[in-house]
Amino acid sequence: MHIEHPSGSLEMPLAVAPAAPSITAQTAGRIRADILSGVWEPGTKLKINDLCERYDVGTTPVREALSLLTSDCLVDRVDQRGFRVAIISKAEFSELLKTRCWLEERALRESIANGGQAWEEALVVAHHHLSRFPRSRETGGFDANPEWEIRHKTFHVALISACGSSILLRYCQQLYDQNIRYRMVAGVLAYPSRKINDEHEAIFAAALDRKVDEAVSLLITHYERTGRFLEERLSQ
Amino acid sequence: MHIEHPSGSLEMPLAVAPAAPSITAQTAGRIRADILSGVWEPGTKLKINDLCERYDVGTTPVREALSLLTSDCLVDRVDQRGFRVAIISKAEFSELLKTRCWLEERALRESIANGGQAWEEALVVAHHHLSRFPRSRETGGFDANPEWEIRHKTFHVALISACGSSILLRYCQQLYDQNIRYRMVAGVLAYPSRKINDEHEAIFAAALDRKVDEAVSLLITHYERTGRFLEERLSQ
DNA sequence: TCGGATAAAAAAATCGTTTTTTTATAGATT
DNA sequence: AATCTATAAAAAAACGATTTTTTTATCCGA
Repeated sequence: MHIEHPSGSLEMPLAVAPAAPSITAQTAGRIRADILSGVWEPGTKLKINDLCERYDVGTTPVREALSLLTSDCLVDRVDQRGFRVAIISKAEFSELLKTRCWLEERALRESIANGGQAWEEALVVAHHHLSRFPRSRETGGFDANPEWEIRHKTFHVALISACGSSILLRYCQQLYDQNIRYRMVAGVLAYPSRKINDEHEAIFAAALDRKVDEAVSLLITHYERTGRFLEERLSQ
Repeated sequence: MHIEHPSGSLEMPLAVAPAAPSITAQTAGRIRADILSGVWEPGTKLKINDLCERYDVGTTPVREALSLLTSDCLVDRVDQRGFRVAIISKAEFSELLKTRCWLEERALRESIANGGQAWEEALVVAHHHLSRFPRSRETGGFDANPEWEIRHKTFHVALISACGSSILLRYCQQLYDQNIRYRMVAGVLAYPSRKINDEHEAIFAAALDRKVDEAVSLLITHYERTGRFLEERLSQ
């Protein structure tokens, strides 16, 4: 016989195990952040011992972390010759840009078609958070603001979050992260920020109005414009 | 001053290092194969010690291999609780199928648009290799033929290989591999094999004739038909 | 002086062991 | 009788040392 749990609500909130992040996971996160933020330039050799020292952990977590990052294409591995930060090039960037447009177009179309109230609300919030936030910490010179990065990504993910495929969503995020690297390396410190905000605004509005073709067109143009801006600044 | 290398041609062929596969890489390959071929069913706990014993290697390569496979979504990891073979479900399958159709449609369109002579030739060879090969080793009962698997994948990859994005190509292969798992688990031992061959034939012909819309339509139908066939056999 | 072999150094890869966390079991308490 | 707690066993995670491989430096002979 089945006995109903008398008062399950109190102990249910943590239903799915929290599981303390392992040193491996922490280290992977730190290395990832350092690669994305440009601490290590593309091509840099990632020597196990150096990393052990820098992050104050053993070899196992470091190797595991690097293996993890390999599959995100942030780290390249050659058997017996160790790891290095994945290199970048103009050619690879245009491939990235192209692929991103393909995948995000599909994702946005589906998202607009399927998105319900929760999607709309998340999008509104994400846009709000992004729109009223400085691109850089205004301390005389330009200083990339990590918080802006987060909000920017959140907004773009929110747009496509209702696409109905967690697989596609994950791919889009991988490609987004790759794009960040190019921003950093190219030293794109400031797009004309008013234009960027206007573009976000327009995409946002079109998506909420369910104007699919318009939203897609705006998004693609947005990516291509910022992409070209970035491409010009890449040396090789 | 820069001295031109006198006769570089002879020593150049192996320009990019061969690099002996590490135990890690080998182990990853073996585990991958075992997961794809259904040796381990979805959800199976992958205990480090057991794997060390089975593959006769230490803990480091095993953990690294599992980390690698995690990013291909063949293995799930929960911090502090180890690894297990990624679970599968009807819901996830339909998401996979959907996503596969999206990505492959784009890839095929681009491939047909960009494919040159080398693409055509590779495709012709791949189709030839596949078409005249038994789906199963005919030993009375059905016996999945690993060689057929390889040729089948090669054919489908060849179709989209000229899409112009190694990123997209990689994603499509990841999803293809995922699909194999469902075939194995569902025990789909034989599609009506004449139909399958006819479908391949039709896709092949349309692609070579550069009939883009027709080829795409045939490919998608092919995926959806075999997908539905498979879906019916999935229990949950 | 250049090329090629050899030796030394560095780094990657691997292993065996220790530490930490989780899971299972049994006993105690209401 | 059921739940909670304490304990023991198992497994994962991490470490540090060892082995193997690659890279760099050095020497010798043509």
